[in-house]
Amino acid sequence: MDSGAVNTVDANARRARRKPESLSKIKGAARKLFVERGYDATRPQDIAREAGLGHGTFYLHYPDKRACFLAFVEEARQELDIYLRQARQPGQDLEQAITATLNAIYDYCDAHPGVLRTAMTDASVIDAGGHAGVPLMARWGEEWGEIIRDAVASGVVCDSYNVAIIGQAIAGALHQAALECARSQQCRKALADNITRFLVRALRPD
Amino acid sequence: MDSGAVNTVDANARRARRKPESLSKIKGAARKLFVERGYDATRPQDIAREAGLGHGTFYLHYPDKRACFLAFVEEARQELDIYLRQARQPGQDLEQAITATLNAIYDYCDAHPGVLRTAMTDASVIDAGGHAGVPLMARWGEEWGEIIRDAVASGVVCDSYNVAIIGQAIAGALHQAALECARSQQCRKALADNITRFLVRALRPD
Amino acid sequence: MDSGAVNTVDANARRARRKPESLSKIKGAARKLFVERGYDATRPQDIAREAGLGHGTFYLHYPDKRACFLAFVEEARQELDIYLRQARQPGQDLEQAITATLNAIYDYCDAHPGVLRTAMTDASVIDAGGHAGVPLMARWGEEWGEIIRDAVASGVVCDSYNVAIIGQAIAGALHQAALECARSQQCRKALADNITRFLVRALRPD
Amino acid sequence: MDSGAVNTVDANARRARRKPESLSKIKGAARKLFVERGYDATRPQDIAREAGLGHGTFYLHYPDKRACFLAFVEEARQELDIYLRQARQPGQDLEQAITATLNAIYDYCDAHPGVLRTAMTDASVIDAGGHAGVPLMARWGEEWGEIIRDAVASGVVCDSYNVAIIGQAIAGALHQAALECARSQQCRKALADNITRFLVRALRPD
DNA sequence: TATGAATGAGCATTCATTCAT
DNA sequence: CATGAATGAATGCTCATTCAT
Repeated sequence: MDSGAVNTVDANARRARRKPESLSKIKGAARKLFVERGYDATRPQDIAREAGLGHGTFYLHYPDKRACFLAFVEEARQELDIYLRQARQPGQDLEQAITATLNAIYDYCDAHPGVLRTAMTDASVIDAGGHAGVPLMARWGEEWGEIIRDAVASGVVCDSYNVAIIGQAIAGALHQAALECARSQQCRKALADNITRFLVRALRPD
Repeated sequence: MDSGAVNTVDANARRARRKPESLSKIKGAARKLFVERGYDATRPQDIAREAGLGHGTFYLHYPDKRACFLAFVEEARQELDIYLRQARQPGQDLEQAITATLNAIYDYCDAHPGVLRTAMTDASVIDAGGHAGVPLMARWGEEWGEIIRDAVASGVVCDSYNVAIIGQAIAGALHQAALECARSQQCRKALADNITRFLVRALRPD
Repeated sequence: MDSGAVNTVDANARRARRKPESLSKIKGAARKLFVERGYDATRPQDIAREAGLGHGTFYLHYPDKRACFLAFVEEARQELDIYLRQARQPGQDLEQAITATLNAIYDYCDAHPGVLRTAMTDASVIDAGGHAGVPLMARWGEEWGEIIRDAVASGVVCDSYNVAIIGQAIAGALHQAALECARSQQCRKALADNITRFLVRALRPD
Repeated sequence: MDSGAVNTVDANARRARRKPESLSKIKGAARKLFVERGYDATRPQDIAREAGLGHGTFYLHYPDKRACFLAFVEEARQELDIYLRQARQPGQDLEQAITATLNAIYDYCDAHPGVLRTAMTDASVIDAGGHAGVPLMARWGEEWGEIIRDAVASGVVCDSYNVAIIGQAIAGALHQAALECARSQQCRKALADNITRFLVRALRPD
């Protein structure tokens, strides 16, 4: 009787776990290959094989390749969000906030090399084909817009900007500068210093 | 006999002219289709047909599709360069220089809708697959870096920046802000005003 | 202990009953889906799900999809047989027999819309691929052959026919005329009248 | 000069011939395989290989497999039409007309074994998936309807039938009887005799 | 120089079936 | 007896590129 109950529990637990198990294998394999090879050069078949599973299993979890990639992008966005939220503390002045944000992004990039670049480079192309809503960069631009709006309300940022535009500009500046730093192997400290100073000067009141 | 000679002369003349002729037809068709449909959705066959030529003719002028696209990107870059060079006059102060540059870009975009976006969006993907040298954005970043370097030398820009980094940041800011303005149908004047003020404040000495 | 015994009895009873239970669920679901979607567009998985059972259960009752479809066809044939047997009474003259038979078929089609068409259309394809014995139409042709043979023996049908051939011809005439009536929404009475007259004239002695 | 003209003519002729050449190879191969294996078991790849051509060539001539099959069916219909038109001569009485028609069909079947069966069996399934208009059998039913209508007008067929219904019935009777004859290797003469007598009795006036 | 018929590697996706639980 | 996650062979189709003319 007891063993029966245990078996049942086990069975249920295993049953409940098995699907997520293969899902997470697929997820991990997809992430690895998308980052290594890019969207186009990664076939669903490769992902499944990398995960040690049959081709068909891929389609148990995603309706198509696109959906899998979009899920990968969304996951990356959420992971970065955690880094960002941890970095931004109440009471930071503008410079501190910018520095903390930059460091959060660079920490994430160190921890997950290539993920952000892949998510952003290919996502724009994927989205273009469809109608998938706001691209990743634009969303980050919007978030920066909100940060600036709050900072304006607190009086720590000059109030003469259209925050929507400036939010996008900041996101673009960060992105492109970071890309180039990666390309040219520049040190991250110089990057953070320069960008911080740049933004602080541009934004400070008066 | 005479008519034969004339025909031969004609034929030679035409032959000499024809290659450039068919090349420019191909170029124009490629540009049109790349902008309308994007890189992936445009087949060499489509380009040749749009140009009113046989499929094989495409490969008389370009070794492959990639090369054709890269040539399109390069052409766009050079066209924009002309606009930019005309805008930047000696004796401009920093604000004037920035405003003039922005206006040159927007003028180009008005004159050649979609070209810049296509050149930049798809180029990144094409490059990613290969190793095609410096992406378009990075090159613009470098050019901005040089502009800033000169401005620093003239004393109109504060000298505490790493110009390579800041050049990239400026290019990124411009790009992303412009993209978003296009997406949200914002007016170009607000965009130019905001970005100009932003950059002037960030860059002015002291 | 008692309750255990009772449970065991219950369980056995249920076990004995359950197989037929789940079989009839599968049968019903298969019939519904084959009629609605056709053979090719119906997956064993769909059938099991429609039956409220797991995918694997399907294969507890049928070795494969084909066998399931063939069972559906056979069931339809037997159901129609009941209608036909009830319609044919001893002492009918030829005209009465034909009319009664036609009405039985049309009653069956009204009671089970689509079943006959599905059974016959797809069965031919299934059979074609394999060697599954006599197709449905041919069996009906044989039955008509026997009816005619009996009628010849009774002297109500002219004896100069090869009954095997004429049986098939009758079955084909009925089938095709009925199909077209369904397609063109013709009334069933006109159909029955015309076919009956046609057959009676063709078959009557002298 | 002359030789030049000849060359041009040759070149044009060859150019004009080349496409049809591969098309007719594909057509022939498709016909062979559809008849031998049926629609489902025949892949475009098999057709191209059977024709001694690459896979892609198939899609130069047909947008998809379905279209190829439908073209095969249409071709068969037209071929049979020629046989039928040759068989039906003005001045035939009803019995002659029916016999001639039957013989035309059987001649066609002898000359092109399996073609009609394949065209009709699989066409119904293909059409079912789409909306491809009137199935082959129904069209023949209509044609028989017209033959009967004319015969009624000439007074050689009794005028109490709905010719649309009877036309379909005749087509069905012919088809099914012929199918069964093929299955049971019955001789064609018995078939023609029986069906002719059957139809003549059913249709003759009074 | 120009052509366009021919090519075939390559891809995303489906689905009947199995088997460990 | 029941389950449903896993499988992978198989399919229809595309498209960049070649080459005989």
